[in-house]
Amino acid sequence: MSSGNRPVTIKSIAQELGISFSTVSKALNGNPAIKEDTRRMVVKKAEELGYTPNSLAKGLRGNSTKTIAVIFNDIENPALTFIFRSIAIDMANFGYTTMIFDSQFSKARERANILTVLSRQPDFIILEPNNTNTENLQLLKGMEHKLILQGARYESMACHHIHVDYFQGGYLSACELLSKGHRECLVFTQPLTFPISRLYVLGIKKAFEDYHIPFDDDRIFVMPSTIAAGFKRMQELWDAGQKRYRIPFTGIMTFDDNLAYGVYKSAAQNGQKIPEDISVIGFDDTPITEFSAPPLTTVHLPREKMAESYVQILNSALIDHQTEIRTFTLEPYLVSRDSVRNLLK
Amino acid sequence: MSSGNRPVTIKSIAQELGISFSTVSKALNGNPAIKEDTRRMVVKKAEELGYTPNSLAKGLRGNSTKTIAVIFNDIENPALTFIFRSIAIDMANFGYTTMIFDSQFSKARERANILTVLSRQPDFIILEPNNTNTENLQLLKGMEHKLILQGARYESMACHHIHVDYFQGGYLSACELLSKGHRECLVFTQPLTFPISRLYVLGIKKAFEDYHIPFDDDRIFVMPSTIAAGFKRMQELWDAGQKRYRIPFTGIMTFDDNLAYGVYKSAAQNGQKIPEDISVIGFDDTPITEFSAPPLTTVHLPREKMAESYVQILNSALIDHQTEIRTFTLEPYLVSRDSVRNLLK
DNA sequence: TTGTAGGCGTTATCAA
DNA sequence: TTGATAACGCCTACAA
Repeated sequence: MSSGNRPVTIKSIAQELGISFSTVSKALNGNPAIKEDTRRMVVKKAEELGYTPNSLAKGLRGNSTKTIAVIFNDIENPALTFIFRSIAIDMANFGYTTMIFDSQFSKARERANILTVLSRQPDFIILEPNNTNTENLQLLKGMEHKLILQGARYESMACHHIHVDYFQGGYLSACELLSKGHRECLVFTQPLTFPISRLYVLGIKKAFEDYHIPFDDDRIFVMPSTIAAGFKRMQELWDAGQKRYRIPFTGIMTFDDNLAYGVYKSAAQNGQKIPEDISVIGFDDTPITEFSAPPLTTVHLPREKMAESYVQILNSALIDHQTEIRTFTLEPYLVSRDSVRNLLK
Repeated sequence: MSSGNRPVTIKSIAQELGISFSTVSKALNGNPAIKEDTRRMVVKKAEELGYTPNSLAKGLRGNSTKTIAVIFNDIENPALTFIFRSIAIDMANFGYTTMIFDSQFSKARERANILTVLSRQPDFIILEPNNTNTENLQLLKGMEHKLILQGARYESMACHHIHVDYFQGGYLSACELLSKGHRECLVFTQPLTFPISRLYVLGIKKAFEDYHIPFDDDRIFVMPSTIAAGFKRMQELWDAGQKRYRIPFTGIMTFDDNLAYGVYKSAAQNGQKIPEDISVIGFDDTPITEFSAPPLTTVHLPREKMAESYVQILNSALIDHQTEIRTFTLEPYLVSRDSVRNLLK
């Protein structure tokens, strides 16, 4: 036990044992130059004293801090939590500690996070950039071999990429509505400066183009990805006096399941039925999504594959010391449940 | 930019400038002894070179690593994610980095996590113990002033506590069923070695006692808190030939909303209706819970208050340097929705 | 106002 | 087989 006040170090162990601290260090690290008796004695004493090696000193001395830093925009997003957890649990098996940072979709906070991360000398950095502007990425120049970028592709960065085809996600969302006869559609999404939102919307526009249906930018509503935000926006759209929406529409695509539930909530409050009056498509496919009333049609974000890809990159780089730079492109797919009405029937 | 290969340190800045590195250090830290001109020159050069201070060295030297370590059992649990995020975001404002560890309800992994945490010399440790056995807690003896224990109370540890009254949570769950005429009830929970599960079950038993209804331990089913686990258990209970459950019951209490949805899923598969055939009460009150079909009756875990309590303790200790040891006791409450049938009507 | 020296806990190198 | 020493990057007395 660290009974006393002073922390137990190899020096204090050495002192107690009347030997040099470099011997203690070697003994503790299983250096074969140390006599077995000595090693046992040192290990015993270390346990007795409750010795814990100081990672800071180790990191300062050596070339590895056994640390992985993850910078996401919203760690409350269940998909991201899942991915983070997978990484953390897997890498913990190899003695790595995973630190997580939340940029909250703010460029300034992203910058601050990158600087903090840099100061902690991690062995690997995972970043979900929150802006199409790549200014913050410049801070990471020169460490591409230990950097994974998530979301969009950044051609300017020769680093690892875990790229989800959000364009395709948007395209699938829109096609689901268009193919069922919807023409007037709304989009609820995060600001388009957020690279993946941009791709999502681009995919939606492409679908409308393919269907030769006009799509106007004023149909895009930008907001944080929370139930509350989706709810609020819908309420603002609702004209309580006229008992109808200020803009005519039949379907809504949301770049997040939470936003979809905001729509659910508002619809319920205004006596609008889903999917009879309003069709909704979410994004992410949060596990509980299938239990909602009605079960939500949504785009499945391949979280398992994303997590696997991370683990693969991390393992091959950190454990197997491979130097290859890799890109994984993952495809989302539509999960058709009951929140979209077929207007053609 | 860290353009070159060698990392930029105060030494390299000093060298470039032809001054001593201690002057650089002082300049960068705003030491008033340094001439304004020098300071500006140093800061400029530091920016130019893309200098990032090395936290490891700082931590090794000083007495603070500006680090908070959190050890939870399942960071995918939305309530815990919420709490963690609140802590991380708040403390980031003061330059603190928050590390999170997942013990997965395993005593061995908890031990490993504590040791890792210790080696990283954090300024504060937050732990949700996963075993009534307090062996692992011994590792944290002597650092009670920088330790917050979450969940049950540990009388043996004179540290900060964020205590949720899970006993009351269990009691409320059971009363909801009992007051509506349910007599035969099942409990789905994590192993009772997990302190808060134990309290939860104790609360349930107390309610049955108060109602003078017998409650047998074989009604308690122990499992991980996932949708899949709840589903599996329910399926095992279902006798497909007889089209009924092997044990008669009308209500189920689950120590987690996920388990409740496992029950939903299985019920749907076997043609059982909620709440007509089976009544269900969850735990946590995950935000989307109100949108499920039927909306889930559940026990609200006061996540906001928990987060606030953490932030209060952390702020007063780390920022205001207060030494007082505090305990917050928070009360869960029942949120009555539509998953429990009133048998008395 | 600036520079020098020592030390935080480790590991690695070299000498004994 | 063990011990002394230097170095990792930083901060802080203390000296100049």
